Amino acid sequence: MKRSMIKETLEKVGEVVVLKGWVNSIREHGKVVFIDLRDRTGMVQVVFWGEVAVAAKALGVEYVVEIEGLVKQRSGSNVNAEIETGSVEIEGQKLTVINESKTPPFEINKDTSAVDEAVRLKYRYLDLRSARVQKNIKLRSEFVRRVREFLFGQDFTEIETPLLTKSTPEGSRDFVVPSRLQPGKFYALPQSPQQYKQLLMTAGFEKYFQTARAIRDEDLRADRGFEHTQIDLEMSFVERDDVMNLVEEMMITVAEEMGYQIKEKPFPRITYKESMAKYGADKFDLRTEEEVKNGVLAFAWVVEFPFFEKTDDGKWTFSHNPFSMPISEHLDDLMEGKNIGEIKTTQYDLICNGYEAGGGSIRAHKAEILEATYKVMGYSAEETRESVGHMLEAFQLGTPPHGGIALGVERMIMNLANEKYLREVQAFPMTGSGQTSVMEAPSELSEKQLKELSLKSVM
RNA sequence: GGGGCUGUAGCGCAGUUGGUUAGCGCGUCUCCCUGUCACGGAGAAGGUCGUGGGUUCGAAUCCCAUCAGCCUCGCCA
Repeated sequence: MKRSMIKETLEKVGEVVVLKGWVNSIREHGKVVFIDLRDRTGMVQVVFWGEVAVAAKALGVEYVVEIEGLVKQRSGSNVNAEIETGSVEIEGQKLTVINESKTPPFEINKDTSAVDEAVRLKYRYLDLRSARVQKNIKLRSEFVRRVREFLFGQDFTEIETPLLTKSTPEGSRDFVVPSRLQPGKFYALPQSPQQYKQLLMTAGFEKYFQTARAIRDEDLRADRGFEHTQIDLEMSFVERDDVMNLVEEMMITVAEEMGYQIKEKPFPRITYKESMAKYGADKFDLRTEEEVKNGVLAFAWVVEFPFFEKTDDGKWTFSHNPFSMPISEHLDDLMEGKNIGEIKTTQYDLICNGYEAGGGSIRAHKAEILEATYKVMGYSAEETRESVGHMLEAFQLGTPPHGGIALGVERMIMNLANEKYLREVQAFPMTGSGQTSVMEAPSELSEKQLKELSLKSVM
C-alpha cells in the first residue's frame, strides 16, 4: 500500500492507510496504547487495542515505524482542538519497527531552547527534529524560494561564483586554503562575491543574483557566524533608487506572501547623520511593543554614510565598501582627494527590526574612480594595481554603470521566526569558538595530508 | 586580545558561616491502569559535583591553575 502523509489523514476518514514516521510520544493505559506519530507534515494520534497494543508497548520514542490503520473521526470529548489532526485518529492494525532508537540525550518532543547548546549541536540532527527548529529551517527554505521566484520574474540570472579565490588584504580576516599544486601559496574563501559580481556586470549579464555564502574569520556573536548566506544581487545601468526600489518591492512581496505585516510602506529613508542624531546608531528598531509581539516587520533605509573613516593610526580607510561610488555631488572631491571626511558614499543599508538586514551601493565602474579611492587610503599606484589591478583592467574594457546589494538571509529569518540567535536558523551551526556541530571540526591533518600540502605541523 | 556569567545524574535545576547516606523536576526501567493527548498511580536505577593541584581531621562549598560553553567590547570592506 502507498504511504500516506499524516496531514492527509484528515481527508481519509474511513480509509485504511499506511503511515511512516517517528514515535513522538507513547501513552500506555493497560489494554490500550496511544502513540503520537510524527512525519514531515505533522503529527497524529494512533490508538492500539488488543494484540497490536502489546507490540506497541515495546516501542520507544524516536523509533522509526510503519503503521497500517483505519482513519477514524474522533467524537465528543475525544476531539483534541490543540493539534491540527485532533479531529481524527488512527486505529492501528499493523505495526512494523523500521529502526529502533536509543533514548535520545534530550527530549526533542519539547522545545529544546532550554537544553545546553553544546549538547544540541553535538546531536544537531536530533535537535533539528524538534518542532521549533524544523519550522525555522523550513521557513528559511520558503523565504529563499520566494526570493528566487521574484528575481527570476524580474529577469535575473542566477550565477555561482568561486569559493576558492584570492585573499584580499582589506576588509575582514580571510579563511585560507593551502594550494597543493603551488606549494607555499593559498586560496582564500570569499568574504563576499563583490568583485565577481561586478565582473559579471562587465560580462553583460545585467541582472545577476545568487544565494552566496560569505565566510569571514572574525569573532562570533549571537547574530554572527564564520559563515552566513546572502541574497547577493547586482544590476547594470541603474542608479541608487533603482536598486533600493527593486529590493523594497522584493522584500514587501515576499514578506506579505508569507503572511507578515510590514509597519511602513514605502520603507522610511533616513540619512546616517539623522540616524546617529536620533537613535545614536546606524540601525534601530521602529516597532512598538505591540508590533514586536505581533511579529510586524519594520524596515528602513539608511543612506549617505561617510565614504571614509580614520583608522587608529590616522590614515583614511573606507567605512563600508571601497568599490562604491560617492554620491554624484562629491565625485569631484574624491577625484581630487579633498574634503575626504565629508565625502558621502552611495551606500544604502537596509534595516529590519533593529538588525542590519543588508547593504549595497552603486559601484565604481571606471578605473580612475577606484584608483582615486585607493589613493585616499594611502595606496601607491603600484599597490593599487597589485590589489585590484584586475578590476581596473575590466573597468577599461566596457564595464557598464552598476550597483547592487547583499541581504543577510539568517538575519532575515531571525526576524521572521522571532529568534535571537543566528544558530537557530542555520541547519548545522558552530559554537562561538568555531567548533562545528556533530563533526568536531577543526581537526588535525594526517602527516600524509600535510606533506602533500607542503605544510609542517607546529604541534 | 579584554570584560561578565555559567559548569552538580541523560536533560533542566537546588544545594557555601566547609561536616558524615549530595536533593528536586523531567526522562529512563519495572509493575498497575479501556480514552489519554505534558495521562495517572506505585516503586527502582542512575553522580569521578568540568579537570588538575592546594588548604583542612574533613571540600560541590575555600584558594590557585586550567578547560569548555554563553553573552559582550575590540573586530566584522
